[in-house]
Amino acid sequence: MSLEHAILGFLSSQPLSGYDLKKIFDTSVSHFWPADQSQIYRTLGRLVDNGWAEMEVVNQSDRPDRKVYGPTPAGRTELLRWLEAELPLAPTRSPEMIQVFFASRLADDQVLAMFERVAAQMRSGLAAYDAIPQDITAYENYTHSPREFYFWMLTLEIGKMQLRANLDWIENMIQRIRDGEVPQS
Amino acid sequence: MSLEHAILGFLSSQPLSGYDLKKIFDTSVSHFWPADQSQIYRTLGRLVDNGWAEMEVVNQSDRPDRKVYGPTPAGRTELLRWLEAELPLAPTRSPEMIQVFFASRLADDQVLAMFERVAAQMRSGLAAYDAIPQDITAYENYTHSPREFYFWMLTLEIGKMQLRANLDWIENMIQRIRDGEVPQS
DNA sequence: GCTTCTTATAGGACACATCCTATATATTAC
DNA sequence: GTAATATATAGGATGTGTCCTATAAGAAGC
Repeated sequence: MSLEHAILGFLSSQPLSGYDLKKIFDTSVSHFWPADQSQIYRTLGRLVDNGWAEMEVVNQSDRPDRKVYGPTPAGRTELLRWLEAELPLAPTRSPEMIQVFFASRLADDQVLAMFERVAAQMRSGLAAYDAIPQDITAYENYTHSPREFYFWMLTLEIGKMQLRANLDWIENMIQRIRDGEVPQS
Repeated sequence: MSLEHAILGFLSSQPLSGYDLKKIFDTSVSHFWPADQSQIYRTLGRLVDNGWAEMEVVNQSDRPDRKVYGPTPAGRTELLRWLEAELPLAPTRSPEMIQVFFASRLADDQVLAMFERVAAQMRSGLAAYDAIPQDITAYENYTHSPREFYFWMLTLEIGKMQLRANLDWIENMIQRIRDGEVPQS
């Protein structure tokens, strides 16, 4: 399971609590693997059950106690195994593509509105990517080596490139509709 | 829910059974919305419960009886509403990106192997797209107008373009690793 | 004659993810 | 003073999708 291994990946750099992990997920991998807080805690429990992680309670006087997790040797081995494993390619589910598929039921101006709506979503997505700092100093709490940081930035790069490609395609489609290239019946 | 509306979309062209729908899904939208047989039957039941579809039993002498479904007026209205609706952008989950994110744990030759493995998967994916006939005569049982067919082919086009873009990016990455551009520590 | 395939429908069990809520304490804002 | 926010963990209910199995009968292969 991917979430298990993503968590193992983070734990392999430093010991972390569920609360820490939620913050880290939201600031790093959420664009290709969002994680629910509740699910993170449950998955941490499962990692311990599997023997892949161990937990230590850290007492705090002014705040609730933390449960800090770290990988066991078996967990580190499992992470490396998974990183090299061939993944059964995950089906991409895109409700927007269903809208495109059945767009023939709509009139051209409605189709145009649909594409422009999606294009606007994508443009704001691109803007969100551009707002992410690309400078290693902004991530000093989370990343521990230039190599780690390099692959992190790669995932941003590919995410941006995919969005860019889709947006280009949609803008091209909008032009095609305006040019009357779409059959009417 | 997307599957409900995809089924409604197909029913809006012609009355269909669950068995028909499974075959149609597998030959048309499965690359962006795969559907389990069991789930199709359950969803058809829900469509009837919602008042969006109605069912008619068609007796057959030599084979099991068919339950053929068609949209109600409310179902047609709902389909059009949904086609124009703004969708809460679905989170893209990509386990491969998790592998990239934590690739710093591997040595360069292992990272290279990982990327080449993914590239090979993508090339066979592209080949699969190319094997799909782009000719309307191949789909006469499923598609009913040039306009319908046009949007169908668009979904293939964008699927192919996305794969192509990802493959280009990965091939570029492979070169970067070979050129020693990736930090070692 | 036996097995397998095709047509046809459907439920049980399970996995994974999301949403909402509960609990507890300290700080900060108005 | 009161409300909201931050730190910290976790369970219940629900939604969505997958896997496996059951049922039933004719057709096709060996």
